[in-house]
Amino acid sequence: MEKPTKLEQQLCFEVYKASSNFSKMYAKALEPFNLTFPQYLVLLVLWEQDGLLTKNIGERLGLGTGTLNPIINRMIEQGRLTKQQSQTDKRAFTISLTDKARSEHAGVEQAVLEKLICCNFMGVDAIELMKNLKELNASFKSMNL
Amino acid sequence: MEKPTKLEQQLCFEVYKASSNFSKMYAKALEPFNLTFPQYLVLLVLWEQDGLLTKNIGERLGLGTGTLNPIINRMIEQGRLTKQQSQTDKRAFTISLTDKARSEHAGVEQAVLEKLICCNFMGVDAIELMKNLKELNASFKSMNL
DNA sequence: TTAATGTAAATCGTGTGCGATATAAATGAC
DNA sequence: GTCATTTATATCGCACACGATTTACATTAA
Repeated sequence: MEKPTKLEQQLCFEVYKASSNFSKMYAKALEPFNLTFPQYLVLLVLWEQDGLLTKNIGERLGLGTGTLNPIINRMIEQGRLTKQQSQTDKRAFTISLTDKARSEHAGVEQAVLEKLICCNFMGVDAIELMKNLKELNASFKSMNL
Repeated sequence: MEKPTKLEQQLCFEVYKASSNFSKMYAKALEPFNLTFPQYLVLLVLWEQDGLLTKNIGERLGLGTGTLNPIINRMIEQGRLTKQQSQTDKRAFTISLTDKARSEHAGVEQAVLEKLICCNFMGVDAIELMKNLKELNASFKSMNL
């Protein structure tokens, strides 16, 4: 790692901007569905495996209860999620997709995919970038900050 | 770009996590100074060139007035910044560092640098990653979403 | 069994981040 | 010079994001 000096040279800033850019792009793609980017992430997790505990979703997304709980509550109000107290552990709550959320799966994925294709990231080696980012995130995970 | 399917495969999610990880890491390094990561970004800009207009700082960081103004106001309350109405353009305000903010420059940089060195990102090619991220961000800039 | 410890959610306070709107000042067209 | 448009900042409402605390329940140990 180089010694960071100016703003342009800082890795953290490039990551920060990239995250903000992605967030805005996804916001546009998801707007017709009345979905935010973090809400979409919750759906991605549940589309992959339904009926998870709040804790599981949080682990998957790297979000704490203070962030995730309001998001889930809003999605319940939207009629996308339901919450059921677990029988085996009364502290835990199972989060499930409603029919509405299940049925819009294909449409939302399609809209996001279209936006991605439309953008097309000229000259960006996405595979290489993914590889480096996964290494970076693994590094973060393996250190006790 | 590959067709994105599962959460792990999505570039946006890796970027999202990396940004969150960096933000937490910087938060720890900056905590002794009572600084947040975005506040640190404002300082980086002004340490490089003092006496900029709000607009210039926003352009540099990619932040709008709705985000930047509260940050600047908090930093004025902290005694780090001052705001002066421009003589040439009475709409514009010049943001300047106080002596306090100027004098803590070295200490803050040192604390951040130590944290970065301490982390050391095993196996991550930071140069390559920076290059790819800059290309990605340039792609975002050049498209009208 | 009870007491200590640990865990799952909920809640709270602070600080972004953004789009939309408001206001004042500068600029340009006529 | 007047008026419409543009520009710089301010404000507002909504939605994260996180650490800290609280509450309810579970688990373990004495």
